[in-house]
Amino acid sequence: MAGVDTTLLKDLDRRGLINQATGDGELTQHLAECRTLYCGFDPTADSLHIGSLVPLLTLKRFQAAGHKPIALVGGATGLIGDPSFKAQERSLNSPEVVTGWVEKLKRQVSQFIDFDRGENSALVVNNLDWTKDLSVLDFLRDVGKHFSVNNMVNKESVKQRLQREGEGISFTEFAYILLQSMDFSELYRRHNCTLQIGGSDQWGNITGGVDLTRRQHRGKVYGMTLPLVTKADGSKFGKTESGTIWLDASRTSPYAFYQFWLNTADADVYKFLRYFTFLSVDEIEAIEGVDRERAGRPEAQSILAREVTRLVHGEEGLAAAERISRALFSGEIAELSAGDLEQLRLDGLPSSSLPAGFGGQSLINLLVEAGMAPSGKPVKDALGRKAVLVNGETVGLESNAEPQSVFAPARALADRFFLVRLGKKKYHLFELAG
RNA sequence: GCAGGGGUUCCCGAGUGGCCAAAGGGAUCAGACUGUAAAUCUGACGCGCAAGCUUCGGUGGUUCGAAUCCACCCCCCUGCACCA
Repeated sequence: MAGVDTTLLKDLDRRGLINQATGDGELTQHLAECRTLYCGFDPTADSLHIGSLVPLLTLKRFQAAGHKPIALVGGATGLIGDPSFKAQERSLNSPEVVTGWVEKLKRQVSQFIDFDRGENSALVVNNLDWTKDLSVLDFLRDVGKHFSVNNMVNKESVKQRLQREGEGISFTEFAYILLQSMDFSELYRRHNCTLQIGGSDQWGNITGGVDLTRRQHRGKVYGMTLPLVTKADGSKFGKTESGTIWLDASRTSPYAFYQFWLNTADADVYKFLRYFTFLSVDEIEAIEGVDRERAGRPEAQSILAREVTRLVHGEEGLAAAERISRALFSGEIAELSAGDLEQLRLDGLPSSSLPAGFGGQSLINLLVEAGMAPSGKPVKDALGRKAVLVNGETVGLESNAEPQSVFAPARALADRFFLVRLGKKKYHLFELAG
C-alpha cells in the first residue's frame, strides 16, 4: 500500500482549513495510519453549489494523503432538514424529489474522489439505507436515550431558533442531530470510520456523533470542522446577481463558473487559492509575492479560476470557459468567425434565436425575454447610459422601437449572429432564425 | 382555548386616514474611475418605453379617499391553561 502522508494536518492548517477539531491534538497521531473518514452532503437541490466545495476537496486531500474517504449523501437527513444556524424552519421536500436529488448528488460527489485506489478507495453511501426500516421505538430507545435535551437546547446552532422572537423550531428539525449522529456511529460500526469532517456549522452535529459512537460502541472517533468561507467585504460567498454558483454545468455553465472565480476580490484571492486549489502553500505564497511586486492586475485570479474550473469541469470545460472569456473581453468581437460564434454557443454562452416576428417587440422586451435582465427598467437605464452594445456598437434608447434596424441582417456577424453586451459583463448571443 | 405581540415592496425595518409605489439601511443593477478589482461618487431599484397600472397576510366593510379605521378569517411568536 501507499504510505500515509503524515504532514496532512500541517498542510491543512497552513491552508487555514482547520476550524476546530476534537481530541486535543490526538488527531495527528491518529492519522499516522490509513483511516476512514466521512463527510455528509444533504440533498437540498439537484446539485451541490460551491459552498460544498471546501469539504469535498478536503475529502480529496485526505484521500491523496492515503486515507479512505466516504461521501455520505443524506437521503434520510435531507428529508428532515438541518436546523443548524438556520433562521427559519424549512419546508419539507417530498420523498420522491429527495430520492431524485440523492441520485444526482451521488454522481456529482463521485467526480471528486477516486474509487479505484486499493485500500483507500472511496465510498459513497446513503444514510437512508440504515434509517428507512428503523422503527420509531427502536430509534427512541437506542439513539434517543443517549441524548440529553438539556444539552441540545444549549447548542449554539439552534439557539437562535429557540430564543429569537418570531421564529421557532419543530421537533422534526430539533431531532436532526440524532440522525446525523447515528450516521457517524453507523459508519464506525460498518466501516470503522473514525473521523467526520464538515463545515463549521456542523460542529454540534459532529460532536453529537462522536458522543453517540462512544456510548453505543465505546468507539473513539474524531471530528474536525472546516472554516466557513467568508469574503473580506462581508458579503455572502458563492452568490452573484444571477444567483448561486452551482457545480452542475447545466445550472452554472463552465464559463459563468470561471468568471465567478476570475472576479474574486484581491482581498480574498490568496485565501481562496489555499482553500480551493491543490497548489502547494509555497507555490501560493510565491504567487502572492510576485503579484505584490507587480503594478496593476494580479495573476492570482486567473490562476484560481483556471485551477478550480479544471477541478470541477475538467480540461474541456476550462478550455470552453477560457475561449469565451478571451473572445468577449479581448474586444475583437468583429473578428469572430461563424465557427467561433457557433462554438461560443456550444460552450455555454447564453444564447437564443430571434423569433420571426421580433420586429413587433421593443428592444427592451427582447433583451428581457432573452434573460439579460429581470425587468425592463435596468435595460432602459443601460440604453440611456450607452451601456448596451450590439456587435460592438452602442445602441441608444432611441433604437428601442426599431429592433429590425438593430438586428438587421446587414449588421449581423457571419450573416446571422448578434452579440449583445449589457453593462460590462453580461453577454447574450442572438441568432436570426431561418 | 385564553391573553398579549406581530404579518409592509429581495432582506432588515419606518409608516396608524390624503403630501405613499410607500422613509432609512442592506443587497442588487447601470455609469464615472479602474485591473472584467477594491474604495469612492452618481443614477436606478413593484410592472410598463410611456400614458398609466397593480401592491402593504386574506376577504368584506366604513369613507370623497385606507398600508393606516371596523368585522371576520388565515399564519407566526410569547405567556398561561388544557393534556397531567
